[in-house]
Amino acid sequence: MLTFATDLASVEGLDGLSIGRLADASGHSKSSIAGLFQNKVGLQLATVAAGRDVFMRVVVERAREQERGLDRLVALMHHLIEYSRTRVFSGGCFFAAIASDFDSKPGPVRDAVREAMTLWYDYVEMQVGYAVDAGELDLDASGAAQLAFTLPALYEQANARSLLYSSDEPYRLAARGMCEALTAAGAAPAALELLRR
Amino acid sequence: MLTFATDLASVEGLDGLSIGRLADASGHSKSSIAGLFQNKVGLQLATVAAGRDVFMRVVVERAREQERGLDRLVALMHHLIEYSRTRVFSGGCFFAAIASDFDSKPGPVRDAVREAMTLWYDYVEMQVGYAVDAGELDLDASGAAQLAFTLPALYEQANARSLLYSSDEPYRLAARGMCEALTAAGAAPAALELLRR
DNA sequence: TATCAATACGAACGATCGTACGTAGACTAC
DNA sequence: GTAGTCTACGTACGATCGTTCGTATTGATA
Repeated sequence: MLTFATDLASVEGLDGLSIGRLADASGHSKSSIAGLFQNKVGLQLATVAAGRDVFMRVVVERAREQERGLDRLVALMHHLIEYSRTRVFSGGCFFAAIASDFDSKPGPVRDAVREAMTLWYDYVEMQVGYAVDAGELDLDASGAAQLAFTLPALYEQANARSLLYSSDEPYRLAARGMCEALTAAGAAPAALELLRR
Repeated sequence: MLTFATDLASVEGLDGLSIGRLADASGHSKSSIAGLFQNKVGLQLATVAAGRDVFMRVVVERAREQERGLDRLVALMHHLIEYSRTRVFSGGCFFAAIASDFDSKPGPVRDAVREAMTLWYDYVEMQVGYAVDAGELDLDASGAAQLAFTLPALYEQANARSLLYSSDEPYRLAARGMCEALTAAGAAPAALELLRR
């Protein structure tokens, strides 16, 4: 059920996700869905949580198979790109689709989106920090924050351009940009193998 | 009239922009607006064109006051950031708001959005090329394309995070990231003054 | 077995959506 | 002066929106 919701939301946005359309897509009745989630906001919140779970499973947990530090950071970026490129959600990156939808509209849904994004951004920053602590990246605190800003920026740009142009090329540009940023931060070239193609 | 439309679209998205709401916001009647633009698609197309005009005036034309080359490229990025930071549209960057709205929905509106985005991305790439031709950046063709990908990536990430967190900090991160990318491409530090703060 | 909570359903509500019509006024062209 | 074009308006239509009822079915608990 929530699988349909997250997939629909990735295309239509979080408030383009209507109960009626979700009913048609999932084969259930409208009132059934409305009752299950209480109201539309409830559905939106559940959808955000479900999307976050998928993201965690497909991106974060897979990266955790690598050791903390540069290896995990690189794996994280690799799985991140693959998650968008393979269209785990048919509208591309789930969070890119819903963040731009609610970033200007205060309320509980925006709060949930913000919380999920914060969790993700903080996680990236933490992984950068681990790589710095392990001596695999040569950055001060400010430089680490900068890298933790740049990497998702490259990814989200790739996601956006790929959707707009139905092309894989942006992902290659993002991966190469990530390699450059990591190399500039002192990463060993051998550690970046997953991002080369 | 179209001022209301672009501003509304920057917040609600391009299909969250309803004729009824636009009627209320602009003080005109619903049927008046529907007649003027023929139908909703016409309104959306006109809104895209109007948003593009504002963007051209506020960002591109101001950067054209600088000489072709690195100076203009830096000015372009500076005015780009200022355009988002000062909320020329109350929903932040107009194109960021509408691109994520239609990137998965084929049709004339998507085509118009894509055309506008292509125009913009090509323009950035051209300015990078001018700076390379002038010997102010040391890049091959592939490196130039890479830089033309990275600069808007940093900008759009700043726009998104600023909207989500109501903070100016992301713009500083983007500006610094731009400086680093330009410096890595061989830009003279003195030319980046506009991007330092 | 009887009870209770949860789930799914059809039906209907007020509101808003996009659209289509007819009309009234303003302006230009002849 | 008259005809024609354009803009703005009110009204109404069918469709869809989110939401709320009452009800039937299910499954676990007492």
